[in-house]
Amino acid sequence: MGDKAARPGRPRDPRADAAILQAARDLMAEGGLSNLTVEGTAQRAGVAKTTVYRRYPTKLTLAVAAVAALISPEEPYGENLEDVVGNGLAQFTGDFASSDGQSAFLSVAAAASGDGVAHALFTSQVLGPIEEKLQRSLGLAGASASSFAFDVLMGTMIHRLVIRQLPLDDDFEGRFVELTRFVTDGDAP
Amino acid sequence: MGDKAARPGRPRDPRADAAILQAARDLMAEGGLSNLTVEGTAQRAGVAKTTVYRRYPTKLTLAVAAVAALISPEEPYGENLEDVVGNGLAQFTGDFASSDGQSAFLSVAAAASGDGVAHALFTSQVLGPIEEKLQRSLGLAGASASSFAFDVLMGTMIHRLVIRQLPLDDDFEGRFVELTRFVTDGDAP
Amino acid sequence: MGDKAARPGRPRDPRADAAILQAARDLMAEGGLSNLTVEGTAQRAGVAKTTVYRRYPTKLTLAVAAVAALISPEEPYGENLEDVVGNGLAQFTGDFASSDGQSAFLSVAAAASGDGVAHALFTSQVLGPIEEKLQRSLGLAGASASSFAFDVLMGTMIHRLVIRQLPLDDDFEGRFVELTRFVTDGDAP
Amino acid sequence: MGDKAARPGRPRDPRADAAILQAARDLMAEGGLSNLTVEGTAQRAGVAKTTVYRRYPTKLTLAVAAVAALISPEEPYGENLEDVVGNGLAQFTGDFASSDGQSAFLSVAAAASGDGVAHALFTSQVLGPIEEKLQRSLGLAGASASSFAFDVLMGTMIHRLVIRQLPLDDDFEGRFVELTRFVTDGDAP
DNA sequence: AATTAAACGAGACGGTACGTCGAGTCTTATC
DNA sequence: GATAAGACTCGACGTACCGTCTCGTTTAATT
Repeated sequence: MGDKAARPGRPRDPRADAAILQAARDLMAEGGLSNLTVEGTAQRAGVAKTTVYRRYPTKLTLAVAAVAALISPEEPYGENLEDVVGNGLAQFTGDFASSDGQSAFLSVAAAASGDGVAHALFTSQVLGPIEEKLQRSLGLAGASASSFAFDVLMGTMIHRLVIRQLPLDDDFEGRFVELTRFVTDGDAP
Repeated sequence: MGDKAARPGRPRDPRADAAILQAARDLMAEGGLSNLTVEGTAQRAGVAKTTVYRRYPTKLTLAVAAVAALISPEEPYGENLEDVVGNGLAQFTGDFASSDGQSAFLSVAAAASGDGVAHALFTSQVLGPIEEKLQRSLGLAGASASSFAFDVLMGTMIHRLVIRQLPLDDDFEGRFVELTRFVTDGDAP
Repeated sequence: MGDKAARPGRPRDPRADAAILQAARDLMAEGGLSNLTVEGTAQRAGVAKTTVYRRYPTKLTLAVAAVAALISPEEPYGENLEDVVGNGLAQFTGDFASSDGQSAFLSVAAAASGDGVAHALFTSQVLGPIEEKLQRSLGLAGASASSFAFDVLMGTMIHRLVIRQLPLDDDFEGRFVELTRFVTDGDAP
Repeated sequence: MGDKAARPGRPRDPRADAAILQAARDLMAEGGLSNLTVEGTAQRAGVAKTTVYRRYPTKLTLAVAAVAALISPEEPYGENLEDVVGNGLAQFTGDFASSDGQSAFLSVAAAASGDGVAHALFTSQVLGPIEEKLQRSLGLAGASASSFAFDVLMGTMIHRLVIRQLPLDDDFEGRFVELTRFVTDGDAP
């Protein structure tokens, strides 16, 4: 029989789950990790602090969940590599390189890097989905990316768009397409 | 002419300058940004807190200086691209991807990304020197890197070694050499 | 009815209440207002600083409470006016005109005089109890004091014993008895 | 002969003397002792901090001088006791019981009470002149005040006007005249 | 005229405390 | 047992003054 073991006591309020995640996501989007506080999340979600801590034992785990929730669900689209890459860059920029510079992705990646549990969570809940999305995107153009290619493509975007905060212009996009072609084993001629 | 304008007032104690920077560098190396506190820096440097704040108006500016001081002064060396890249990767790993995962570079990059002043400082005092070092290294092998190449090479290292914290093995190194060759306009045959 | 409204949330620890007040009282007695620090109070009370600030939003409010706690609970006693006044003077001297000159009463009165909230607190928690005590004392000798008399008697003690720091001798005591007789509407012959 | 010993070196700038005292006086009048800072005084006087400290080795000594400078030079006047007392009360109120409550007199008296040197200074430079002024005033009405009377009259004013901050009304003034008559050995019938 | 001694402006320095913020834990009563 | 409410410990933040110190620069009186 399923896992609806009907644990004793009052069941968790699913509305709280949603409200907390939404609040955390919003705070993160507004001002990065430093703008995300457990207290603030609880207040904005209309929930007690305990209720947050029951779900996320640590600020960092909450932050990882919030970043994961920041990944836009829309798939890149397009038929040739140019379009696919263009759409992918645009979505990455929109999700993680907000104009005010406060990058949720980067600060959480940094914080998680010093905490084994959080790093594992970050890898599975943030990096994993991003890699899958990348894979599906490239698939549209008949290419596929190795683990190394993932490092190259993600790293380049991060360094350019988040760390250096330089704009996403045509020149960069063009070179990025070439880079993608080089690093993936596409069957394009 | 000459910039010895001899500003009025008691001059700053250069020993304090050095002690503060050293203390901050050490704290950073020991436990990352979260281990770096203004209070702790002052104490370890044997200096009053105000003396730190006079030089670094904010914890973040101190952190940027500390990261800049973390860049190892030794130049990569070697004659062919394989050696140069190998040494460069090793130095980057030693400087910024310490075994305990607490990456000073990444957390400071993240924190600085949300603060205009700090971001400018980070760019000039950390990214600048790294880029110059990279340039000199590649020069040994007769190559040179564009701004885009800098994004690609730095980003790849960061994503692989710091964000994903995967090890620096021969396979990665080999691919990285190829990547470098592709992205730089070297005159190697 | 009853004020056991049972406010939600964890109730305040009454031991902390007592420990804080005691610590503040002691620090005040040892070295006056300048020896009273919120930090020191917390430490001596074995309590976090925030726990102090939750009860006393400002150093000044803490100081007022400490001075109020300095008022000795013993009533003056005696049957004729000479004895009552003598005992009253002795108690005032013991409470507020300590030998080292650091008058907690005066410095808090001064500090509170520039802060509306603190002044109100000082009036109700320090001046009020002193006036009541004076009233009860005089009652023993069949006299009672007007508001003006309170000003005269308290003021004289303060100026002589605290501001000028002159000793409490027989001559002063004798004149003070006469003054009390003049300024109160006793029925003593 | 004379004390114009003409010490060697550059003589003190008398304009600095005046500017410092004036600045301190103003700061004191604006917000009491807590508004008086050596740094602020120096700045407002257009003078270096050293220049202040050369004259007043301690904030407290500066404060005493500032309070002394607050005593209005105008003599009370009048022919009968009512007028003399009325004018005296008005001047005391104007000098020391400013409407915003920050009593320079009281806070300095309090601070000086814990510091032997400052207390002596306060006695000679503040209390002395006030007592002399009182004496001259009463002399106009053919009365004279003992040391005890000084305690009574000053103390009453302080407690009423400064500590309790109650207003100076006709009732109080009337009673104060009677009190003065009682406590002085005037030759009025 | 050169020298000497102190005043002066400017600002660094060590120290101490302030009041605030946030993390994560604990304690109540209520649902 | 989940929840709301809020107290609690701990550690750090950035700020404000104090009183001391070290510079380089004036300004007299003395040699």
